[in-house]
Amino acid sequence: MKDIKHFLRQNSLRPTKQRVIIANYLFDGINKHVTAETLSNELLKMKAGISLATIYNTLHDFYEKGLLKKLMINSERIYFDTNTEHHHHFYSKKDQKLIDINVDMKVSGLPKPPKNKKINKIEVLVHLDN
Amino acid sequence: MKDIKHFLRQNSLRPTKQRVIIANYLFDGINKHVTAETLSNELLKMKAGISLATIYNTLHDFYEKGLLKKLMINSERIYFDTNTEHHHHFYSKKDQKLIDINVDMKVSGLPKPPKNKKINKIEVLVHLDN
DNA sequence: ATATCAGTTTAGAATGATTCTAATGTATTG
DNA sequence: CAATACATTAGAATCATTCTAAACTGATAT
Ligand SMILES: [Mn+2]
Ligand SMILES: [Mn+2]
Ligand SMILES: [Zn+2]
Ligand SMILES: [Zn+2]
Repeated sequence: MKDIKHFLRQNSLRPTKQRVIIANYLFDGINKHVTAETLSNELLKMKAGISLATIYNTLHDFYEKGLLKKLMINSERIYFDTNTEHHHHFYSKKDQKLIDINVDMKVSGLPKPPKNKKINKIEVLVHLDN
Repeated sequence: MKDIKHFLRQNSLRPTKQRVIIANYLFDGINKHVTAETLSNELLKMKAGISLATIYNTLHDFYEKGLLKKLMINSERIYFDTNTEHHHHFYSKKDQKLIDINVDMKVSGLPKPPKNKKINKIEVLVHLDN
């Protein structure tokens, strides 16, 4: 991302110091899966003292602008995904790590949804053992 | 379930008053998806004053004996599933409801898992719109 | 049956991720 | 450089869940 400030403005987000630092980290071209905690740790490593409140605010602001996807995989924390395309995941509970599955997968044999309900999206989660 | 006490003993669980009531509700032949809260509400309806601590303890005891499956679908609560067979779900976020998909579904195009990792299980979650 | 003891229940405290509050700081615009 | 709307923050609050430790009960042995 060359011009993060421009990128934030394009998405109706004021380019504050904190948002610029977080956006630079998240949108560096390498897709990431972060939690508030892992992001906080990364920011501490780069000596950016950004409060947890701001980290939560920023993740949600980015999410609302469609810059992040939310993943509800684990009932003890929320993951945010910089890959906003529809895709699936490998998940290692042991490592608490997600890995993107970007290839086309097809699910066959799906029954009809219940009356008056429409399918929004199909999510495949492949649990890994070790 | 005719003899719940026997069933509990078979699973190395003492048939206490509370466990009998909860098992009778959960294993009545109709598969259910419960949270501690929904279960507590059902028990209140049948005038069984069982403490939340016991509800949590019992759900986890049953889970550890393999009588329940745990579903991590929503980051704000844990669902327990009386259907312990491998199966998939429709999920309505609006209704906070899960519906079993028992038919055989096949996922094709799955890539190889990362080095040194084995696939444990594949979970398909079909999100419904309304 | 009664005693004994391990296992169970429970109220209430603790935990931990997340959200809220309200005071202070800053980006934007004229 | 104001004025103002928006953003950051420390700390409190929330809420599902887990923990603690005291009282209770089912199972087993006398
Ligand atoms: Mn987190
Ligand atoms: Mn619950
Ligand atoms: Zn992803
Ligand atoms: Zn189910």
